[in-house]
Amino acid sequence: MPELPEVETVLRTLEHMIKGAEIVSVKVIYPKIIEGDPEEFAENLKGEHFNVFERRGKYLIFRMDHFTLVSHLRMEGKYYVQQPEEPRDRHMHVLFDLADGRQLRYRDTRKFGRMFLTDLNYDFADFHELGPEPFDEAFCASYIHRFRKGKTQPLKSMLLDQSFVAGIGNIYADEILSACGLRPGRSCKRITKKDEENIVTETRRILSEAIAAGGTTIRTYTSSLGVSGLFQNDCCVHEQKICRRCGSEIHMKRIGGRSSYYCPVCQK
DNA sequence: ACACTGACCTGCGAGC
DNA sequence: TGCTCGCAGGTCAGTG
Repeated sequence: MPELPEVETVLRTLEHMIKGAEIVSVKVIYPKIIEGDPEEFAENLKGEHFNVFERRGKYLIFRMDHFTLVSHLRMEGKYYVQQPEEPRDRHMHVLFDLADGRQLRYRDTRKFGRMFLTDLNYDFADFHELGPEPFDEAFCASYIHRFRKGKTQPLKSMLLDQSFVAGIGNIYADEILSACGLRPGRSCKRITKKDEENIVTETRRILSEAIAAGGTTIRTYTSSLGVSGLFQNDCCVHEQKICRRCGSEIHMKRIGGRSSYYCPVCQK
């Protein structure tokens, strides 16, 4: 599912494909994708250009001329840049006709994704109480120490909490905890200063490797291909049977309502 | 304040 | 074969 690295890849691919493009009209087929009035959304985007491409957590941010377009892919949201006459299936929910004749299409089988317009200069720093970006220096061991103070929740839940750090989802949370040798169910109360440091380093290492891997797909895009980013193919624990490090059987447990994979030998 | 649960959706695979 | 059921996952509202 799109997490920070995938969202970053989608953003850079779209920047490559549609930067500067003008919207001539918008068709909203499934209105619930749009927060607020879908007709106003479509009307406000007429004549707007895709000028600047930004990301905050898992949110895609497009600075236009008079508005900022914000899009969250949730689980299965994807963008396609196609010709209007190309066939489209029943999961294409929002269509943006571009002045150059192409069509930007938003596809989402489960209709979980959301998009909306806000002010052109909207500041996303404290948007939705999002925590720091993982690569921001504010995300550090002492920050983790302050954040977890008085809390008892499992480490897995803490990593998934977007107000703790922005952009981590279920897959990378499992991978980060695997790299740190910490079980997902371990209480955030019971970790050391060294663990806090490891969480910071491993989060950055895993996310940046994933971004680097996803970035390579930008060069091989085709206009009809869904812009969805690269999903992790080589996870150490998530949805794995055998631990890559020690060969033990990977366990799965539901933590905070999420399936969580871990190695009972490598992770304590 | 914190922690957990269910709703939102659809497709898919397991089990009967 | 054909049905039902449970699961997948990000976010938020609701509950304890």
